[in-house]
Amino acid sequence: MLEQNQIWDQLSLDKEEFTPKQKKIIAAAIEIFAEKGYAATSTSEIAKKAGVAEGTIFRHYKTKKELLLSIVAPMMAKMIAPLVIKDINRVLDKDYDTLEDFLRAMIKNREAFVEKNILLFRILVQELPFQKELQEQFLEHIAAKIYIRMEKVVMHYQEKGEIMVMPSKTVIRLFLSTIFGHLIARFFIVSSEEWEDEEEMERTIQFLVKGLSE
Amino acid sequence: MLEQNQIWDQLSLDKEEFTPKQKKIIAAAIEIFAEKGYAATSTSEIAKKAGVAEGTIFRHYKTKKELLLSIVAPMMAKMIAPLVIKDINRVLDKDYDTLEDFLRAMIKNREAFVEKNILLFRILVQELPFQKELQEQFLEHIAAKIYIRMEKVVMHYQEKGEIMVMPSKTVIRLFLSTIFGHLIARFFIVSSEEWEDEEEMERTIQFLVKGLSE
Amino acid sequence: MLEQNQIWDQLSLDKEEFTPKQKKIIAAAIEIFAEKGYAATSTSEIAKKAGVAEGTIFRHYKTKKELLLSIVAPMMAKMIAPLVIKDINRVLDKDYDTLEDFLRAMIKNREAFVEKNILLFRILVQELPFQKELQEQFLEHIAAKIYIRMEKVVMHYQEKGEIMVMPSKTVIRLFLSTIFGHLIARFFIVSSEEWEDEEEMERTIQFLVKGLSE
Amino acid sequence: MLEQNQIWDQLSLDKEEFTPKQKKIIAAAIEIFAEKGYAATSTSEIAKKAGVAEGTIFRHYKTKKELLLSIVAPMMAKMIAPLVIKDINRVLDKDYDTLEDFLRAMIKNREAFVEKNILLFRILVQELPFQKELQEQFLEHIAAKIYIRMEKVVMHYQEKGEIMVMPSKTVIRLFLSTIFGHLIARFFIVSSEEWEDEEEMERTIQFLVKGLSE
DNA sequence: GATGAATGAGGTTTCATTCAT
DNA sequence: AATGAATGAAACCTCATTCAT
Repeated sequence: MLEQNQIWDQLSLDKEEFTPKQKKIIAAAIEIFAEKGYAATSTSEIAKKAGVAEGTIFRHYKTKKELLLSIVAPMMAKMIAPLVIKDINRVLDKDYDTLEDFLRAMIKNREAFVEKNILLFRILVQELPFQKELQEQFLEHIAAKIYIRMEKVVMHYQEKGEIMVMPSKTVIRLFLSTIFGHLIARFFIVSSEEWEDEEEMERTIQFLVKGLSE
Repeated sequence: MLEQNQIWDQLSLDKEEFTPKQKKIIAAAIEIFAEKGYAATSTSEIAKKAGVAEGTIFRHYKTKKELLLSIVAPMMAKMIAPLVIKDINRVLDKDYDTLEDFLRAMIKNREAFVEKNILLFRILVQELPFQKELQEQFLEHIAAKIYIRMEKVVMHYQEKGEIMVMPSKTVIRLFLSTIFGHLIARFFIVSSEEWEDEEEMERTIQFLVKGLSE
Repeated sequence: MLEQNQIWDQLSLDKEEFTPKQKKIIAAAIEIFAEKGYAATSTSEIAKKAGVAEGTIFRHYKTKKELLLSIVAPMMAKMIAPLVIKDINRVLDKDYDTLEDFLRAMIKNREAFVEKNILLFRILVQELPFQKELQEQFLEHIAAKIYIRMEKVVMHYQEKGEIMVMPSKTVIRLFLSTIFGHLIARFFIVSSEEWEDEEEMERTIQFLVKGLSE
Repeated sequence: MLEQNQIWDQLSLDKEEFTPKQKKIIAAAIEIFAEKGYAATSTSEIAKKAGVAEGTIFRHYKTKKELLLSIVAPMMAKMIAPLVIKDINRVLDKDYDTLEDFLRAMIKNREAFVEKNILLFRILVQELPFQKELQEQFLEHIAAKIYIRMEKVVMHYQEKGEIMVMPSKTVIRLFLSTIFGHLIARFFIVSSEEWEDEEEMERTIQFLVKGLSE
């Protein structure tokens, strides 16, 4: 079973809002959804794992889908947290002299986040293609915001001459697919014993810095 | 409905082996699996779309899962086709002078392949996390073979000084995630009107070449 | 929502006996039972409409059926009120010279009663076929009493030569179905704008008087 | 269990259209719906009584409500059969000299019909207040047609001086409530041993003839 | 090879009722 | 008196699969 404290802290949900049984339901649902996928998970299975009557699930969530969304939606909000810095320009000027420094901070931070939320991350990635509600939320609230913020960052480093002249859309795509590839290899493919974390991260950063340079 | 000829050609299945009803079943299954996912698709839905009685599906496939596998498995084989060249060394020596040429040929080829098989590609990517049988097949027959072949390629260009010294695993990871990111952006995210194919491909190639160079 | 005073007055229930929440429960139950029928009404729906917790209903009524009976039973008692006159013979001699006068008074009185209790009347009529308890109550306490009283009335007017010689059972049946038909047309079928109350009532009375006359 | 032949004949349904199991389902549903009401009847109960798996019901009817409607709707059509005579005027001229003859024929015919379909009649009467679909069908296809035909009949006998001058709506209402009252007393209230059929019918006819006369 | 009726296990959801607070 | 979380039985319905034709 999940160490539950983690979930509530990460999703910054007010722990008090949930009854103990509800917390068990959420924890159980996360584990099974991640393992089998939403459609292949039965509510009776969740109830059993949570040690709860099946009816109890439906006291708290009108439908099975509502349970899924209540779990995944807050996760999406948290994903863009590091980009919701109020004045990202100032941060860029002061905190990160070079693109390399910025990338290193970014990757470390997101890697830590995903590490603490692997299961939620899995569910999000796996269900995004099927759940219209998630897609809408993702496009409206997440993708748009990420894009606006990253465009600023890209232009900032293009002005400084660290990123070659190229449409920022393309830069963002190349950047995101490299990061995603890194995270997916790290958490879903390569077994953790084989993975040399520091070295791989440095190589990924070097690859990005060189690939994007003029 | 799919233009069906395509499927049989691409999967190099002997068209004669299938009854007309069976072909309709396969075509229908591909479309619905891709749209809703395997677990959320019912056999009755497939039967209806195929214009076939429910029982007919089970004449040809013992179970629903067998139907899925019979669709996805040949797809996996085809995916590695360009790497199953008998003597890849010779090809490298003669055909592609530079890494850039090799990458260009490779990406164009795979892009064409995925374009003709988007639906099958979707199903593969979406079901891989859930279907043990697919994972096994993928690891044993696909991933391993790809890895062996690509390692040769990587070492070949490392010797030529076009790729920096780095574990080939890492090179392959960086390479694949860039290509995958390219394909996913191309086929699943960016609307086809907005996508400037030639330019994006060139930028992706430049990014790879520079990122991997010494 | 019902104007609640009406209910308590009509049913001559001691208003003081009920807590405010209980009154809301009764009012809500009447409305929903009348609209959807007892079996298709859920206690949670009643609770929501009453603005009360689900448990509260079961503080006051052991079961859902007890709630129904507590609502409909007093209604039945009230229905026969005008016939529970202690010495109906005296009344007949003095108050109503002719059958016509008697019928007119009777119909006006019952029409007014039903008008003030349409919802309760609906529930009674709709549930009578299904609730054994109601049927028993109805047969023992209502039907029997009505019959005994009406038999006296019928014989009274037969002696006066205003009703033809015929078994009183048949007279009562013809009389009741005419009245019921009148009430049902008035309250359930014909829209109130189209209904010419005075005229229809007179025609119904004429029909009865003539139909029953020698 | 119902004698099944009756149902199919009465509803003039093509017996061949139904599988044996489906016929059992319909017969079982009719009995239980009539006894307990639609809402209080469970599909599992119907399945058990029909000797059929529960799933079988839903192969033939998408929902429980569809089962209900498929049973009651044809019944409504049959109810107005005797009025759907192509040229009702001719029939009136030739066949029935007096109102009394007409009424006698009519009542006997409908009594026979209801007798053969008591259960269906019960279901119809009991569910009409709750099922919007039934109400719509009833108003559009039944009530309107009945009204049009009966108006002709009423005017016919008014011209012959056998019915007093009065809005035909009112005549029809008085007529229908008397007939309904007769049928309900006959089939739902008075036990069959006590009911003197011929006599009661004659009295009802006399009552109507006199009540409606000038 | 093809059908489609039939199945029964299991799916999601509803519901009357209980009980600790 | 009132709450509302919790229950578990049962509701309606879906589904993969079987089988006689």
